[in-house]
Amino acid sequence: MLELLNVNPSSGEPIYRQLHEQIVRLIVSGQLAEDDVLPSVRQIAEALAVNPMTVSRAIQQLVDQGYLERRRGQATRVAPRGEAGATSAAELLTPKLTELIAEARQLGMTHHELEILLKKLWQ
Amino acid sequence: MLELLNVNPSSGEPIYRQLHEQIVRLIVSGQLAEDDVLPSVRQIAEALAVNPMTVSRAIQQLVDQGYLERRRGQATRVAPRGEAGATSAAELLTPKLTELIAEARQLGMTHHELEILLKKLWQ
Amino acid sequence: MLELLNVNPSSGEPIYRQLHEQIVRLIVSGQLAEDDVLPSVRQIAEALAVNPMTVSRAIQQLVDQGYLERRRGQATRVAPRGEAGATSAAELLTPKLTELIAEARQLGMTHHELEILLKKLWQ
Amino acid sequence: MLELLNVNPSSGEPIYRQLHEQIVRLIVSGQLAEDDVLPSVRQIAEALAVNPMTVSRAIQQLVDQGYLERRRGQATRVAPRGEAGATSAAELLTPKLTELIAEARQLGMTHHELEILLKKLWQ
DNA sequence: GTGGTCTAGACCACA
DNA sequence: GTGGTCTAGACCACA
Repeated sequence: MLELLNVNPSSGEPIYRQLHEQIVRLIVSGQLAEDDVLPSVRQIAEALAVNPMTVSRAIQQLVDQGYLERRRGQATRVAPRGEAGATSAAELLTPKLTELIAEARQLGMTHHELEILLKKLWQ
Repeated sequence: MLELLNVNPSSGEPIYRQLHEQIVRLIVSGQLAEDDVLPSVRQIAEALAVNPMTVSRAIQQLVDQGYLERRRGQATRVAPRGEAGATSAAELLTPKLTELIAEARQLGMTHHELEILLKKLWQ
Repeated sequence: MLELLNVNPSSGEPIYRQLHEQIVRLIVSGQLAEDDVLPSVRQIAEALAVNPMTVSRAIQQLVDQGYLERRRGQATRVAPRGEAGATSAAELLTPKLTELIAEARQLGMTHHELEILLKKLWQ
Repeated sequence: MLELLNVNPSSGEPIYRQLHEQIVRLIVSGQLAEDDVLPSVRQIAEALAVNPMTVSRAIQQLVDQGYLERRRGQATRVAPRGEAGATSAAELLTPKLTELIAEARQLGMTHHELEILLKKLWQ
């Protein structure tokens, strides 16, 4: 699972937030399933060459948001997500896409033009 | 023109960057045309209730990037953009859309699913 | 007796302390009487699916506090509690209730309001 | 407002959580009202003789939970709480009181006995 | 000035 | 072994 994580320390995006977003995507896409265990904070930190506290911060937020679950003395694992609570990929993408659409409109683009651009960039 | 600008101080996005992006969009969409003059830094700052230094920073960047032009003793105005140099709406949107596509893929979405979501959110 | 114990590994409360508190309550309420024997550490650990060291720690504390008694070669049993030494339910609850009262006061609640809430939650 | 905060570093309760709870109580009880500004992280840290990061952590959580609001470059302030979103003192106290009631019952106490104890401890 | 991020290093509770 | 807490200190973005 460590191979699925990677981090760019010189991006403007804080490392802890990069990690947070990546792990959310792994969970929402099902690459990390309910009850799968995560490597320990120290292992992740070593693999990514960042400070353990930075990793811990990302994971703490995921626990607070109900994505992960810590049981005492055991590895952190993916929390069960009731049907209701589960976030879909579309839901996760909605805020960013909504904003992008607002910008496209301010730029005077039509729905069709944006579709064309999407097709082109999707490759 | 001041009515076209607005700023959300509690958004995560820095205010100077919100301003910068908005003005770029006004220019690219043609709502601000070549030679149109901008209100003074002080006027903008007052209208938006933000720090003049913040406005100044946004405008300075726009000047550096060739969107705006200062002639001595005169108001800042929209710079002429040769056909070649002009940025299109599509070009402007490309970086954000590229990133969004990368995320959609990490989430396991198909091109078609993203198109559907786009259509739905466009309304 | 094992059926009376249960433990929540994802609660914030350490497992050994959950166990400790439960056993104390069983003794104070009389569900465990003087001279009743406890299952072995290993049996308890297996029944609750927790680490034997964790069980051991809880029991050791109870022995230290005089609730339990080990006689050599025999099972751990509930210690005799002289009338004087016996803890009452009210005594046991006092620290937590005192703290809760302090919080209620900081929140501006009156004695009457807290009584109402107590009645409601008691059902 | 700094006089209203105090912290016990040798309590078992983590400092950042002590601070978090205190500020919540100040908000719920109305001692801190909507739009009131908090002292800066550095000021609080100095007044309480703790590390600024510890203060920051408490405040960050309050922001995440919607109690506080940060606007860029300005002081942190109490967020507006829509009628719906506002937490009452009773709501805030409910989880702890519910647990205490469960314990009282396990101890064989009656509602009346608990009321008596409450009255006595309230003084 | 404000807050945000990150690191290194220490110490502790828990299982 | 695991994670949680705290500190000191550095550096940066923002207004």
